Amino acid sequence: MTGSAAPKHDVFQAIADPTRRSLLRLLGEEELPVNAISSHYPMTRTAVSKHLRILSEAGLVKERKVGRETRYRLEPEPLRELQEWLAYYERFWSNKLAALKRFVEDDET
Amino acid sequence: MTGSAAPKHDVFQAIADPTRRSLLRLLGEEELPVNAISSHYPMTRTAVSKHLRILSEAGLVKERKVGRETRYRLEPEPLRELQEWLAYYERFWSNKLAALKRFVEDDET
DNA sequence: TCGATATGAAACCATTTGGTTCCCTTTTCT
DNA sequence: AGAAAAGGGAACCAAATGGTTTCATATCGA
Repeated sequence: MTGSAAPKHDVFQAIADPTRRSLLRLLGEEELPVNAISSHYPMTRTAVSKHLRILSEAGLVKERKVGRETRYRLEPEPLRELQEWLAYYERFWSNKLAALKRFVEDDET
Repeated sequence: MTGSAAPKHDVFQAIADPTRRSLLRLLGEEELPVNAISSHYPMTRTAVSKHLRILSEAGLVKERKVGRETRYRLEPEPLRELQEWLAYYERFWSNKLAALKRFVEDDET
């Protein structure tokens, strides 16, 4: 069935906000509960919580209840859509060789 | 001076709207005047024009006056910023080899 | 020159967005 | 048991967003 996702919020729209982009960075480092997250931001916990919900609806974070906390972590998969969208435009600025150069130079595994 | 860019609209925000993403696709194909562009959309010319302005402020399109027309074309350079932002997350879903495979398969030059 | 074409600018409007405060529920600690 | 901690929900608010209609301006063609 198609019932799995039906994301209410678009990934494009989700990352449009700088606070949410910052949240993704933060949650890429480690799973964190709401209070710990919101302590990084100059807004109320409620506001951060709403951003987290939007990210969650876009599938970009996953939440997990642990006792009285709700812990959030990055879920990068939906960013593939962005990558695919972007891939279309790569031909406009990069010939493949230049891109490959970047690619290899950036490899540290 | 810092006067060169100072983009009023963010590239992230600019691409958040589906109409604007569609416009970028269209203008990647060919340079077009406003009327020709707006004929593709179910909204008024003025609305399309405003989207074009937002794209322009984000540096994603360039305009050129030709007689009484204003012709727009894609300016993909600012999308690099998006690509760089996204690069950070690639490590989460792709090992470099898988990415390279995609990369090479997609190469048709 | 005069009408039609192409576009921008301004005023306006409804909805969405990003934020707040206040309150409720659940869980933990002593 | 009772207080404190953690977080969600609801009501509210100002500003931004995406659209409209109307008007003004510049250019083109006959």
